[in-house]
Amino acid sequence: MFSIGEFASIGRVSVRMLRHYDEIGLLVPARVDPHTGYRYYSGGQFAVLGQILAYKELGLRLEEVTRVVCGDVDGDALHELLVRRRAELARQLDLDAARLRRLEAHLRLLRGESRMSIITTELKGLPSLHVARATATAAGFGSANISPVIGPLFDRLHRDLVRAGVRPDPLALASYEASASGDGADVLVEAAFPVPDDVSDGDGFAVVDLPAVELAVTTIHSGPMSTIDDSWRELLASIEEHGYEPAGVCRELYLVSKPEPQESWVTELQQPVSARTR
Amino acid sequence: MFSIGEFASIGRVSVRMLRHYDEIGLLVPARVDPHTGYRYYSGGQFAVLGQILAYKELGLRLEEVTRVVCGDVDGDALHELLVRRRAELARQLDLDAARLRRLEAHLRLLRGESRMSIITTELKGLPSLHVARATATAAGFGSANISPVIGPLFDRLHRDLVRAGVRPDPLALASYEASASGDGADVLVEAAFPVPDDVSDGDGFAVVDLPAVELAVTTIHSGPMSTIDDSWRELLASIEEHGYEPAGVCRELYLVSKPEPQESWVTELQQPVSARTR
DNA sequence: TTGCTCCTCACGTCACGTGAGGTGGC
DNA sequence: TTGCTCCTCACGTCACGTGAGGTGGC
Repeated sequence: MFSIGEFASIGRVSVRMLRHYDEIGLLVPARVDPHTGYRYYSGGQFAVLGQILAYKELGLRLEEVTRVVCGDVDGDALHELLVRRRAELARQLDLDAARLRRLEAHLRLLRGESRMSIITTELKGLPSLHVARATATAAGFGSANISPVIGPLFDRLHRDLVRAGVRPDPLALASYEASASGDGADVLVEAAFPVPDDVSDGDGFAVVDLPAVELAVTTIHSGPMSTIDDSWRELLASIEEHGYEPAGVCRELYLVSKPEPQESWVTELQQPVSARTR
Repeated sequence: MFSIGEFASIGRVSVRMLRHYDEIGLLVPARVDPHTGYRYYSGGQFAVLGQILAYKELGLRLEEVTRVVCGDVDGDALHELLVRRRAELARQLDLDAARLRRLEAHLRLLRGESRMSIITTELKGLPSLHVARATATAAGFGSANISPVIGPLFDRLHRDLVRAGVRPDPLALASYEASASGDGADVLVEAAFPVPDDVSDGDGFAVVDLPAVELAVTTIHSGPMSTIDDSWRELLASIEEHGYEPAGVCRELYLVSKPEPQESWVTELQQPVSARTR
């Protein structure tokens, strides 16, 4: 028989741990003095402690360890438990490896130039959206080409929606894509407003579901459209630096826009990406 | 101005998160209605939210994120924070990779034969010990060779200690090493008892500090010495299977022994190891 | 009598999720 | 009046660490 202090020191665990394991029924002392409440452990319990620590080290939760050690799971169930844990661990490893790569990319950027804005880039999924959409064509990328097209396009779309009795969302969405049809430089411009589910095509607009995007790099641009090209350039540089590549049509989500002056506009730039395969 | 619900849904976070961030001073709403307590966020706060999520994703704690986002840390301090975080992450990755390897080795063993005892093997460090020691030589490894030597050796050592006025620990330690001097098969056998720090060499024993071991694989053997060879074989197989190799003298720590009958003895087998370099 | 070991609460950790119970504007 | 959104507590999570305050045997 070992007192809790002896058992803990030989077993290289803390006394508190043993008390905790007693409390949750994972490792109950072989004998508890009914008068003093002192816990006494048998030599054979070192083997049980060893099992517990081994399973715990593999990352099982104590409740799972309890079931395994008490023999409540047979070989197959144990196998399944460990296979599940392996999958979890593998996923965790992948995520952490990606995190580490991003962290290192970030440190490289910190040591280099533009230190402030780049940090705000984020990696996330984008939900699908039910929108009313209108399209036009611009002569190229860049706000100089886009602005004269997208502004009137939004105004017209908004007017058409109101005329059709639709109350559009205050959010607005624009997307840009190199045109496949026209000559090389043309850009297909789309303006869209999220609308309720029951709205369908109308005069001057089509209603579509924009599909969700699994992975996109995004950043927030605060201020007028005249400086948004800089934000786009930073976003694309960040994508490059972090080991991704653009995979889909880029979008601008206007979080704060029309009634306000352009100085207080807030826009989220969204670029779908995939991991770079090289 | 955005209500908390709008801000949460556009920012793709939960309302509860925003309330929490308000509570800890990480992201305080631009305006709080003094009458209703309603929180309102400005468009500009999307950029702050983006920063927060980006740093959080790298694994910083919210308290650290708060300091960074509030501008309480300059570029150098931020750099240091991220470097520290990188070290943590790298360590975590190493540990998890090792865990995954052990998990897979364990699954291989589960699919194979001996399923029960092998699981109890554990990887841990061993502390240094202050012991009184006596030595002898056996004709080879295996309990058939060792038992006739180690038994009397312990008895004699115990007697010599008592005679010298030392009250030895109930624990006993044995170690075995192929002898460098005699002919090839000889084994150097050491018996030792932990003793108080102030004890020094005496008649029939030497007092030494056994050094700590950084990494060892251990297992618990319950029962008589006649079956301990099986446990050693399993332990060595497990070492092999898990990608380690023996690196040092193996030891047996007798947790329960002498006054009891051998059937209830409990022994920890300890084999120092290092990662296999192949 | 002084240490030593043991005991039982009970709070704190970290970043929220999840009700419970209630209120104000359309 | 019925929904809807918002509010403020407050408990639960996971595996213990860390006191606080007290007791029994050498």
